[in-house]
Amino acid sequence: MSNRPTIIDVAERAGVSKSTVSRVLQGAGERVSAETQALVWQAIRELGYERNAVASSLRTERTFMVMLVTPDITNPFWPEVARGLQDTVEPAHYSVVLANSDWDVEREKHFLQTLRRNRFDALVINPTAVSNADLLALHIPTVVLGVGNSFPDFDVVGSDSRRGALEAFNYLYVLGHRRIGCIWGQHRAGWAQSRLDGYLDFQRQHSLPHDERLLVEAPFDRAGGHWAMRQLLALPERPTAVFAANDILAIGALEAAREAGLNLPGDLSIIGMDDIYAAAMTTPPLTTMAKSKYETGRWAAQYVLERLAGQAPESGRRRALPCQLVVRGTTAPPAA
Amino acid sequence: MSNRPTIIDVAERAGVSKSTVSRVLQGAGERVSAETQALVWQAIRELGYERNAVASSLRTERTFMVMLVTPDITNPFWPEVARGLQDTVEPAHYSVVLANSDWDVEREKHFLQTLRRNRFDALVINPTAVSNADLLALHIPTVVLGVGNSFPDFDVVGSDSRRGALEAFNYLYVLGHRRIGCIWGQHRAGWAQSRLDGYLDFQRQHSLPHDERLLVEAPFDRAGGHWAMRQLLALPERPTAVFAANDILAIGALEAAREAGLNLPGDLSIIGMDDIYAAAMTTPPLTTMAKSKYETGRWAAQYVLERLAGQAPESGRRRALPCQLVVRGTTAPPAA
DNA sequence: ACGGGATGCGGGAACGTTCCCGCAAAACAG
DNA sequence: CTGTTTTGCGGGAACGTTCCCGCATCCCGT
Repeated sequence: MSNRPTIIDVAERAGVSKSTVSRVLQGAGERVSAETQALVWQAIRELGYERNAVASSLRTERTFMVMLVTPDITNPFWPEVARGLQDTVEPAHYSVVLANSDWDVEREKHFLQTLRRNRFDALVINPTAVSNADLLALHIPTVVLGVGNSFPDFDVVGSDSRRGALEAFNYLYVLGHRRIGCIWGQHRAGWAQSRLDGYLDFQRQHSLPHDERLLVEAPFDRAGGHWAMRQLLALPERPTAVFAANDILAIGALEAAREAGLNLPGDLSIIGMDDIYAAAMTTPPLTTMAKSKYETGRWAAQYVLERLAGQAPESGRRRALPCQLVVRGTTAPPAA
Repeated sequence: MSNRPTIIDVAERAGVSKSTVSRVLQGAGERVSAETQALVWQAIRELGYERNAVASSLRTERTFMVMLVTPDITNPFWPEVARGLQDTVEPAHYSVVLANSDWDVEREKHFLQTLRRNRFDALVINPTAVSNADLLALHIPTVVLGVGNSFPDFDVVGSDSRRGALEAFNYLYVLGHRRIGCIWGQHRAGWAQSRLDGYLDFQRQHSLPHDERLLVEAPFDRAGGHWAMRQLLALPERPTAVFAANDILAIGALEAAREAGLNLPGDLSIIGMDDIYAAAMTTPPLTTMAKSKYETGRWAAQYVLERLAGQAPESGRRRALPCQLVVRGTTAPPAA
């Protein structure tokens, strides 16, 4: 069946020992004369030899595999992150295996198990329920995707949502809005907190009165955004602008506003967050505070590669990528 | 450093041989007395032993890895396919590693190489440039994503785009449209052909006159759709409806139409294909011929698993999943 | 001419499993 | 009670690499 040539076949054909073949396979740093190198390469070509990475991994304890655990690759936020990760580790000969945790503790645990069993070299994870200690027990380079201070021992890369939210509010403020609603998602592992912090920063900064009713919490999907917007519109004194904690909520909110007969952005401004693919498709196209998704993946990869190469600080680094305002069609000064 | 317990440590602790430990690890089908099983499991628990999948793979020549090669996971069509694949192979203990070919021949070749080197068990690929023969040379279970007859030796799963396109046209016909434009993407490996075939079927079926000018070929992106729609609108006698070969083209087309001051669907109907996430976000929301993306992944996985289990026919099967019309807001009878 | 450090290469032992073979004890048939 | 089959388990050889160690050969300075 599987009669692929091994390093030994190559050695025999080239008239050298397998050690030597191994050496030329390893490439630079190994000393072997130019002529034997040529001999070996020729034998390799003639036999169509390809090194068995499994055997290699067994011996070297390196698999050149990185696992990426996200809640759901189907969520439009993640594919770009995955792509950034992938593109960056690929030149270093790493492959990435994908896992969707679905915010499920058991699934997450299960994936960590296959990670260990398969001796993958590194992990990039947007955690659902694992703790700092859980990840420490892995003893491999790990990068956490997201924010917060729950993972002091690891490199954490994410977007500076707090600042992003603050800037989104400030943008609305500068436009002239004073009564601003805020739709935020139900805390999953508390990561929605950062936006809320941004909101509070904003209120303090401008000494705005705090009105609990302007703060609506909803499930993190389109229907949630829709529902939340209806709450806001039902207020006796409705907001002139609304910030939504992500684009999906914003899109739901936008639908609700349009259904209510509002003219956007004349009657109401809406600003989202993330800048997913669909954000540009709405009518009017959604103004949003963009996150650098691809860059997130890139940095995660960068950190992983550094740790893999052993050249990284002991302590965890954190990189909060700046958000960027993308002004499209859903924001304008409030009606006079 | 890595002092994880091995099967031998377990054996010693349980007072049995490593063969026996291996047997209980393999589970069902292996005969070992209930009491020794208990002993072994206890030792495993106490030591926190976890089997080394790499060593296992070396011996058994099975890695329990499936590679998925798509052009670009960032393209909104693919994440769902990936998810369907993943969800289906996971219960059988397979992991999936992701690769983005970017329609680049070299990248594609490179990934097939790492597939071979790493001895992955199976491949699911949306081919860019590889041939039937290339895939045959792999000697592993392979499923081709897409359509066409270029891969007679493999299981092929995709959507019945030809029929889908035909039905889309028929839907427009039934609405009353007679002059229908068609925007199709530049053939990449000729896969756009199926839609064109559907168009031709349609013309034959209704004995419509063939007008080359109604057929516009454009790059497969939003700008392409935009450009193509401008061509169609510039026609002396412009179409009352337009079919676009995928949603991204359709969204571009929709933008162009709206910019031209047309009222949708009153002045013009547009129908897309795929039903990506963003299709429902446009204004009006896009009517489209949906493809079963998740199901595509599911079936691919199904076929892969069957072949992996050795229970599959010699010859390649092909499964063309039916498309489904999703009527939203961009289609209506033509203006009187 | 001779000792000593490079340099190039081979031999064999790992790495942690699984699988084949064989042996003892237990179960069973006559 | 003997002879044969079944059952439970151990010993050791693979799987295909890499890595350590050691032995020649060669070059160079004195």
